[in-house]
Amino acid sequence: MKIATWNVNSIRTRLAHSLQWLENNPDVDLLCLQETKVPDEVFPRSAFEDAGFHLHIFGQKSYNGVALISRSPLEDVRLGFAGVIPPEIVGDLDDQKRVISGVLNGVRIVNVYVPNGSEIESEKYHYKLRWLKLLKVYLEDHLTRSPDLLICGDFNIALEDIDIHNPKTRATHIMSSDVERSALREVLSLGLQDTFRKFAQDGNQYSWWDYRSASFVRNAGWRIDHHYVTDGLYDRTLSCTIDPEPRKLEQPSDHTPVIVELANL
DNA sequence: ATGGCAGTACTATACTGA
Repeated sequence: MKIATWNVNSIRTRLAHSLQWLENNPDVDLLCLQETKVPDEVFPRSAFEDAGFHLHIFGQKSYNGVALISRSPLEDVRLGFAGVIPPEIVGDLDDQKRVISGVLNGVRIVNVYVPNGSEIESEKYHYKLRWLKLLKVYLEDHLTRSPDLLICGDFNIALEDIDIHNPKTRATHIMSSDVERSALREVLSLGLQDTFRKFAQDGNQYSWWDYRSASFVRNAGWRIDHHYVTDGLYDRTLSCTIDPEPRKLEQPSDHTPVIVELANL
């Protein structure tokens, strides 16, 4: 089973890229999208359904938005934190549409778009930290029902210096501060492991490149799009690869897809 | 140190991203 994650930075602008990528990658069973940037009623649903895909979307106007696009039906799809956690605990953390989840082949798959955080100590930064705290509660709830869990998406955090092209300023930079890293590690302490680092110990492999400063051609990137899995799935992980091809196209997303392959039972 | 590039909403420029 192959599961891909891709922040498309607007599904309407990247519709042709997304459809072409799915056509080029027929063995990908599930594509997890982030930053669809569209209300559900305007999502280009039929473009995917006409191509034979099953679709689950959780979006909003202008910002954020996540989607699950699969070749076979998903089970038990949950929208937002409130799909799992009581609303009084969720509070304002579902106002931004950033999490969607379903089950495929017995594996609970969680697709997240973690807040960017803007600047360290800003209001958005503290929202990011609160969001990550609730993410742990949300995952704990899933784990009581599903021992096999995969969480993927745009985490907006580079956990190690090797994940950044230039780590010199990383301590004061959003996405790489110690506090953000600790917040993500606290989530991962539930027993989640990075599938990419099961295979690749070298640097210079990134999933996002800034549109500015010719970052892509200089390979001045960050690895911020991840797949984390529970122990049993980690043993079943056959590969985790970054596909840089869509980033080379005209009018690309600033992120590129990352694909994990799990051995079937 | 600053801005750079892109998408959305809107229709000039602000907000957001990372």
